[in-house]
Amino acid sequence: MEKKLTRKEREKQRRRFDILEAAEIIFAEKGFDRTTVEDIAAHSEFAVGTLYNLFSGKEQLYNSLIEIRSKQMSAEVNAVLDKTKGPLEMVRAYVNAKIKLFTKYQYFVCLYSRERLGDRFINHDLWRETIAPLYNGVLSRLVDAIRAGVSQGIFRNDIDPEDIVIALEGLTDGFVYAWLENPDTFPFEEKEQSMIDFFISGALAK
Amino acid sequence: MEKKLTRKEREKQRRRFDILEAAEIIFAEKGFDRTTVEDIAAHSEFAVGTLYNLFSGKEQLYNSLIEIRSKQMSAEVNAVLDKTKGPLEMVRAYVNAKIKLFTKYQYFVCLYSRERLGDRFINHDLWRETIAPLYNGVLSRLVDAIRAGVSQGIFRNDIDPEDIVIALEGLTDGFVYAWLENPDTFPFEEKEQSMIDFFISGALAK
DNA sequence: ATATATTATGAATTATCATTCATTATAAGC
DNA sequence: GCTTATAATGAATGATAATTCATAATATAT
Repeated sequence: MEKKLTRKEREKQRRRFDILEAAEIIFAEKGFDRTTVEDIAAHSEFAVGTLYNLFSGKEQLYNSLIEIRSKQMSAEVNAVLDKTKGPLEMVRAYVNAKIKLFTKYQYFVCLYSRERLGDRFINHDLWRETIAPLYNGVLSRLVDAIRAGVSQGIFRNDIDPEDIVIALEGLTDGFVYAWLENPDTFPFEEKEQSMIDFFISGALAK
Repeated sequence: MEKKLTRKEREKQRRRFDILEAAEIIFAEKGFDRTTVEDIAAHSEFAVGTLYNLFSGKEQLYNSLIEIRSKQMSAEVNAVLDKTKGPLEMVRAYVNAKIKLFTKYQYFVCLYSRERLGDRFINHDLWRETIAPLYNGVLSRLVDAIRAGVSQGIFRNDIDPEDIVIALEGLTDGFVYAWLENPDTFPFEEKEQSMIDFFISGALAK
């Protein structure tokens, strides 16, 4: 029950989408507050007024973007996780997918990382009701996997599985930040092995 | 050659400092752009005009704050690292100090984390010339320690020491983020052991 | 081809703030 | 206490940027 759109409607969606893509790049570069609607208009090659025909305002435009991308990314991660069999394999697949998806959605990752602590995220309905559940959904699959791995004797049992996931997420984000601060020179894609090795057995020599 | 200030000068410094402390809380809460000068004035119990007698503008006020706090924090971390003897001890001390200092300077940590990817940081002289060197100074002490540890056979030699430091920094920041997103309920101070255990030997069971 | 409906446009309007500065209050010197 | 210097004040100014809307352009229907 999706395809019930007229051609007009589809064209409208396409225009919307084009604007969101242009906006994404500017938001990633300058953040929400320093991005002007005129900026977005110029880059999407529409007039300001046209943006207001297609979105009810700057904030709503931004929210649409966040919502679409969050859904895309979480769907793609979940699809990857679905295919894994054991806990350790899931972690490996997660790290691999994170690198691939973050590279694919670089602009969104950048704007998200920039604003995740801001009140546009933390205090917003969209965040609480839509984005956070998606994100937590992924995280709790990881927690479950770690927990299962603990039962099976794969993962250590002296650290809370939730903490292990925080560590995994933080550790990988460390590389993400290093990359975002230096997108052109930091070889993010090559760090998969370092991340997994470190996750598996830490820093100490054997 | 410091104490050459008249009482007037000292009082001026004190007023400046009080304003910076009020500003810090608001900047941490709302970020630079959504913080108004009137906000800062109201919270510091001065009039707007008075802020402009003491600082040349909003940006300069913000920069003073960043500079002061960065110097304080890096001085305190360095003092801790100075006292350590072996590489592993340095890592332990670093994690411990990070928890203590981040708790002590919570507001600053919050505003810094919020804006570290913004262009106010990345493209600014203050950042490039003052803050980044301080931060990199600490990080390179850690890299040196890891490198020494590798020679001594303490740390593994199959991950680049720089990557190990990125992992350490990311891993600990993971807990910082979890805490900043939920300052009242996440028991950040209790996570020292998890962080260190994970750093030392990763997630796998022995 | 003409009339009608839909969509795009950007100049004008409005709102929000940073900054200034003429005025008032406070402190210092005599 | 009176005069002068120093500091504080907040209403007025100016700049920037979100939003609106009357008009122009384009598409659709007849």
